[in-house]
Amino acid sequence: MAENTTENNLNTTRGTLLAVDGHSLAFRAFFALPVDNFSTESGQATNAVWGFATMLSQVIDAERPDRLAVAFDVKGGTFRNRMLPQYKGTREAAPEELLTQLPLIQEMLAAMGVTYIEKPGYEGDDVIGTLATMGEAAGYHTLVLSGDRDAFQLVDDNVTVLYPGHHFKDLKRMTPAAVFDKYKVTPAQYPDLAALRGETADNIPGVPGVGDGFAAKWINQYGGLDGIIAHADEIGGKKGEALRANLEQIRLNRRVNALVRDVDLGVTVDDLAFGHVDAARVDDLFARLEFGSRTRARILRSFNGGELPKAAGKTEPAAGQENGLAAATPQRIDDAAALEAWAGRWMPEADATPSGTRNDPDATAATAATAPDAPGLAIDADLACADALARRWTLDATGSAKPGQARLETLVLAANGHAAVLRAPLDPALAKATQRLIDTHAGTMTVHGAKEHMHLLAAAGLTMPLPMLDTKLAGYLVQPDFHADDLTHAAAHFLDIHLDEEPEATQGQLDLGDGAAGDEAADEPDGRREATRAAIVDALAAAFGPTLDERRQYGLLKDLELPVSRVLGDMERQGAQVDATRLAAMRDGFAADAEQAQRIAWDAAGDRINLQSPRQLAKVLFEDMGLKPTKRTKSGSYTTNAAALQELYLRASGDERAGDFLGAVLRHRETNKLKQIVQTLIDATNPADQRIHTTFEQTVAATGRLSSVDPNLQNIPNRNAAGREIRAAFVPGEGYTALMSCDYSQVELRIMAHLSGDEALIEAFRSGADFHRYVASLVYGIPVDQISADQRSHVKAMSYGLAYGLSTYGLAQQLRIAPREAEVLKAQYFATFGKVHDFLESCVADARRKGYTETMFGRRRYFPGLKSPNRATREAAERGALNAPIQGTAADIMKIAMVRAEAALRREGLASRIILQIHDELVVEVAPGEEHAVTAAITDAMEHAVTLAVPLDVSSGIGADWQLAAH
DNA sequence: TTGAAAACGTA
DNA sequence: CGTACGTTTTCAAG
Repeated sequence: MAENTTENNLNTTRGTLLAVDGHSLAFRAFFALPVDNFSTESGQATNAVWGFATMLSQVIDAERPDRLAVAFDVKGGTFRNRMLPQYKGTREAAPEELLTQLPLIQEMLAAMGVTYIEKPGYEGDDVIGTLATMGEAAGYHTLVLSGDRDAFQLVDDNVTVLYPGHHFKDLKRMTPAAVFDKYKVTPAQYPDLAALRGETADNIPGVPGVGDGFAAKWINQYGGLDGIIAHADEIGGKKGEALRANLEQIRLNRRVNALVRDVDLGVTVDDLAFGHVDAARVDDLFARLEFGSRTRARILRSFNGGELPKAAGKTEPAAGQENGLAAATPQRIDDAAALEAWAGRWMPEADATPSGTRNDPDATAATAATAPDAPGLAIDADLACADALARRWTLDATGSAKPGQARLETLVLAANGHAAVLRAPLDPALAKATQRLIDTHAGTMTVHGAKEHMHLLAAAGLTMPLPMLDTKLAGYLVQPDFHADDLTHAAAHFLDIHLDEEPEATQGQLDLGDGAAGDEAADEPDGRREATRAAIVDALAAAFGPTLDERRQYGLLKDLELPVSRVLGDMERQGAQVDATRLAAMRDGFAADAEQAQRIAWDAAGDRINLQSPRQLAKVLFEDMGLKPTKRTKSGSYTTNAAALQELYLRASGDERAGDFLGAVLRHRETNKLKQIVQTLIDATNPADQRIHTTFEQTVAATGRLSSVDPNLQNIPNRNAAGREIRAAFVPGEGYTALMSCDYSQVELRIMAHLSGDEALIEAFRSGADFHRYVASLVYGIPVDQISADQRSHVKAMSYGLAYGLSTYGLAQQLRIAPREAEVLKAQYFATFGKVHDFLESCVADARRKGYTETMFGRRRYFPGLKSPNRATREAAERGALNAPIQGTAADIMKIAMVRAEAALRREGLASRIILQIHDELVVEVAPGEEHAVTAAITDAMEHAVTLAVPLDVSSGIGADWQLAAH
């Protein structure tokens, strides 16, 4: 799918030339990195060199240019100084610490085999302009990496400027559209605009009081600088006066900022190949600069194109509008009448046709296991979206979608190439009309992130019906391990459309409008940005719809993921009530414990080290105290994790000082962690309602599970008593009397029993006995009542390890038994449950053949790593492929249960509500008098979410807080 | 300033 | 040398 959209750019297939403005890049690097942190023993500053190399290598990695040249300014001035004596007066005063690094940068480039060009009498910019001209003539697409805005005049269909934003990492792609977007003039007109405005960085004065806005207005009014000068008398006001007073300066500015594009460089573009690194020279230079080995490896790899083969036929994608994205025509809508007029003209007809139609009525096998008697939910694999897709329209909102504090900024309805752009706040009549329009057309609505839109719309008093297609969820089903951060990323990845970041709004968001969007949207009242967003959603829908139909996954989207997203949205909006007083008390208690442990540790160590620093800890343990290390971390240092510290503690029984220290560190680790968790919860509590509104991520976990962020409420301690106390701070809110917790027991094992068809394992579950004891008796061939605690726990660990691809080594490690013993256990286990073994093997084999795994409900996960020549990579993929169908099916089942559970609560008119999901557990806030009905409803929804060869066992508990609801 | 690593909480 | 996550903290980058 990615390839399809690049066909429009056949004019750029020759290759890519990267032309770099060396001085401007060095400047950026110098000011971005603290010089104190980057200097050699002898005091030579290296921050600019390091930053330059890093930036350039990042751009090379991202763009894979075929040709590369770096242009530098030359001392001694240019024709510009003769015209304008003060020219670059400020820049000449560059700090000494930067100037001394320029020769080093050039030396590095030479060693890297990169051509750099200096031309006496000209600036680097002129060289760049010339390179762009030459590149164009030779059929290259040219990328100009420069922090100098004068370069914008070079931009055209074949020249893109990469302009560093506030953080040097995020480069803006300045295409013709992007330049126009930002300045409202064409790239060719940019020098006119700059002449009027001036350039403080180059010490060039413009017309006082005239900025980009006025300059653009005049240029568009009079066609350009010549026109403005000719009509200078017609411009009134103070600004007109200022203009007339500075005409000479402006003319001069314009002559100075025009880049020379025909310098004789003495090279051709074809000469600018690179990739022949002189490793010895690089090593020598890096040694002098005291760069580390990691830097060296990273930089060398980028420049030495040989190691990373170029993608064949890679073309430079142009931005946005030039690349097959037909942006909608925006129209600002301010009242209900205007909206209705717009809708009458552009919206597709609403009709009662459901958003999915039966595609394949003859298909038999596809409707994956569903509960036959389950009201409300069946996942229909025959459901197709092709028909509805043809009549689709897009809803897109921006603002902050954070649950509990959502805020709507803009609302766009787009169809047939036209976009109605609404800005919050909406007056009541407009809100009502909008709601009606959305509701009547929900069956053909496409949206990116229905759940986020629920929050955004709710902030304006609107409700969000479920759409026909959610492109965020669709992208997740299509490729669950790709995580698009926002709409721009999704467009880049799935459509190969590279939009420019929103200029200036660095922290933020051209994304869904969630997060901390600035007020930039208001700067662009024309709605172009909004229309572009809608066009992306539309293009994504056009791409995903057919893919889902082909894969028969539309039912999974429509019948499962979309309903789940509504349930999750409700849960997020409700939030979970916490007892702030209790949390504060816990925090103080844990803090006191941690402090005491720290004191003891410091006394024993004789040094006030930072106990939270593994490095400092390792130094004390393995150097000062001379203890023998246990294991290493994956980067080679000695681990100081809890398991290692325990081991050391056991060994150090004779050494009192080490024993005290280790004990104290362990206690500090535990209590400090708990303190941190509690503090995070305190910080996340919404002061308005004393509730914590987490966000459930529905498109992050590659297996199909949910995750929880900001804060994560799926990792509240539960394993030991001290941590579990934290759950006592989760309480029912006003108008509710209890919390109920319901969880599946051994779902994943039950799924394995079902999917493998292993009679012995199925019987183990049907018998209703103590499962692990029962399994142990089979494995060891001993009567159930003679199974020891050890035997039971060993078998239990084995059972749980199965679904993870546990090795005998790992099993031995965990059970603290000999590897040989673990091997015997594993052999015995598989002898008893042969079909389980076969099933696990078949998961991997199927995945190797098809390229992906599948859950019971058709959720896929792709595993390209199965074909890797690298053993570690391959084996990791194998474990993933073994686990994904099991973990994924469990996730599917819980999602079905959630939808059924909420439907049941509503059907029975209960006020109780689901507030949390922790993978196999649901937490419900229970209204007075509903204890019994809620327990029955939720338990039933979970137990009968799906019919398997084994029963689904659900246990529940209810109490005055989450801890007391344990069972 | 950024990103990786280490640690540790959950299922 | 067991899967799937998220958060906090430190520290290197030199």
